[in-house]
Amino acid sequence: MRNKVKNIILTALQNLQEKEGFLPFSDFDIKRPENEEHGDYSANVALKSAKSLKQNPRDIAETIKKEILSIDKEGIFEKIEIAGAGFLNFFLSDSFFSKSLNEAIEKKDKFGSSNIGNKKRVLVEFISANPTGELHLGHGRGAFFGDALCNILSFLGYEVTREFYVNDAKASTQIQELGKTALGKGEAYKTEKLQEKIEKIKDLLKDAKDEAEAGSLLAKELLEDIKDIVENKLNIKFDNWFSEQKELYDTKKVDQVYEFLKSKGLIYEKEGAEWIALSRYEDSEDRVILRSDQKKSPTYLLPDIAYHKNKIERGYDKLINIWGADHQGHVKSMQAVMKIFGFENKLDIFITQMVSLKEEGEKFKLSKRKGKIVSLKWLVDEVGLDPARFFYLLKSIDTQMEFDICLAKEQSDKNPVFYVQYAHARIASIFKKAEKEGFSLSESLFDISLCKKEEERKLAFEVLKFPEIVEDISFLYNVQNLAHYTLNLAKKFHSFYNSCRVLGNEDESIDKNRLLLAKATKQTIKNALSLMGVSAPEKM
RNA sequence: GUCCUCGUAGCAUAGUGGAUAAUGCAACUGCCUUCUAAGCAGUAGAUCGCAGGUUCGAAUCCUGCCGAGGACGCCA
Repeated sequence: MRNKVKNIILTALQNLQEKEGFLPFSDFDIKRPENEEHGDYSANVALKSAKSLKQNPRDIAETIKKEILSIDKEGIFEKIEIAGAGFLNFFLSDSFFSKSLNEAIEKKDKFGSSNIGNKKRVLVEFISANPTGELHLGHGRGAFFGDALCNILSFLGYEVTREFYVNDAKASTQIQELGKTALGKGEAYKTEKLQEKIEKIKDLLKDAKDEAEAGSLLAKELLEDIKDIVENKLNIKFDNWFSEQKELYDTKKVDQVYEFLKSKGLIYEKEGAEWIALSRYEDSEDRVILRSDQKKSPTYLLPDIAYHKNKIERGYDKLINIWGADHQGHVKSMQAVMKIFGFENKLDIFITQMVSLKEEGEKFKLSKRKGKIVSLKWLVDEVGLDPARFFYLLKSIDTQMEFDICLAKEQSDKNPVFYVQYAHARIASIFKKAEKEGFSLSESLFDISLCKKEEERKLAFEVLKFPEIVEDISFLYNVQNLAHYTLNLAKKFHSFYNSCRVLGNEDESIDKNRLLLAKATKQTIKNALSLMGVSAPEKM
């Protein structure tokens, strides 16, 4: 709906340019004003163009308004007003409105989807927790954000691959440290749970020829747990579990990328180690890629470079990495690496901020290496998957969220997800009744002019906002807007429900019209929740 | 010390430079013999951390300060 409005404005601007050499801004916003007196949509194109055109914005708006009305053959607009400093306020016609809602009903579970992604291939790397422990509350941010983002991008016609990078390289310090712990020679990553795992595979460990192999065995065991939780508890299905050891070391890709960088003259020796000159590519400093130890073992960076080179070689149009806050220092380095390969602007990196814990008024920091750890599994078991997902998805990933363990249970009872799900269940119940009474909606069409109550129109308009929300997220990555949208939609529905009787009106055409509106609402809630990985129950 | 993110009502959070700052929880007042009260209607509650600047217009952009968290390893 918004795109139609935008297109007609753009056409009008183009006409004006051809006719009168009028050159307004084509970069403007179309918004839904909060105040309904300001129309269904408003555009600030005249305000934006005022400066370059050196004209009064209201005069510009007047010119644009005339042109739009003259080309509006479809009758999209009821009227266009000029208000304030020079806003163009658009009021949609009933026929356009009704037509849009009928299209929405027609599309069913495809309502909101589109092909703007044009089958572009996107690789999204997320969670990528180290196989040295459990998933904790902090991982939940990247997990749910990443999963919902992938769903949305697929919905819009992108070809999305979900990938989990497994840092299981035997050459890495963390696997060797893990191995030491496994063989009783160290304390790293030691927890009760790890101790159980070591006990479980003690026969295998006996045959391990060194720490690296012991670590690798234990990591494999831990990864199985992580996989199980991700797939079965969090309900996230990855396309690839990309093993650093198998895909990068065993295939010699790490060696190859080292040779490649060396041939480019980017590697030099200093203090017994080998460095890569990333500062030439706008990183803040050069980084070590081979340590000064006897084996000249690689740091995390070298395989990571090989990994990103591999991603590029797999032919993706866009790469998205979702990392925890502790990786923020790594962002510049990775972007520098992309420049070396000539793929700048193809990689977007999102940093999820920390989750802090509030318990009896005190704050605990969540860190992988120290302090109190609360596992994600615990949370999901405690509050349920739907409330957990909704709770995380309501918040933008770059605010540090505070989590109150004591309120975890309470959070689950008061979780806004139920407000949304309840709306869906209520509609389902109306349809059960309608079915009993023998209503048939086949060949019925929604007609907004039959909506005499304000609540009906507001609900219909909110439903039609859904495709706009989803489309915006694919550009702005503000996934939290989807959760907030479902709340708004549910609010409009509950309000409608209380003021408008759906069944049993004197005039049966009102019943049918309201049933159609309810049907569109139900489908929209279901589609939106499904993108978030949240269920839409038929009854509660 | 340098760099990154954040600071919005009692709490948790929305808010693509636009019009009267929004939602949930908590508080207060009403509303169930009719489709689910896990709901609705209403009231109260915000110097958008502080101070400057840019702009026709700033919660939003810039600078400085204060506060919170994170990163500054040859850990990943």
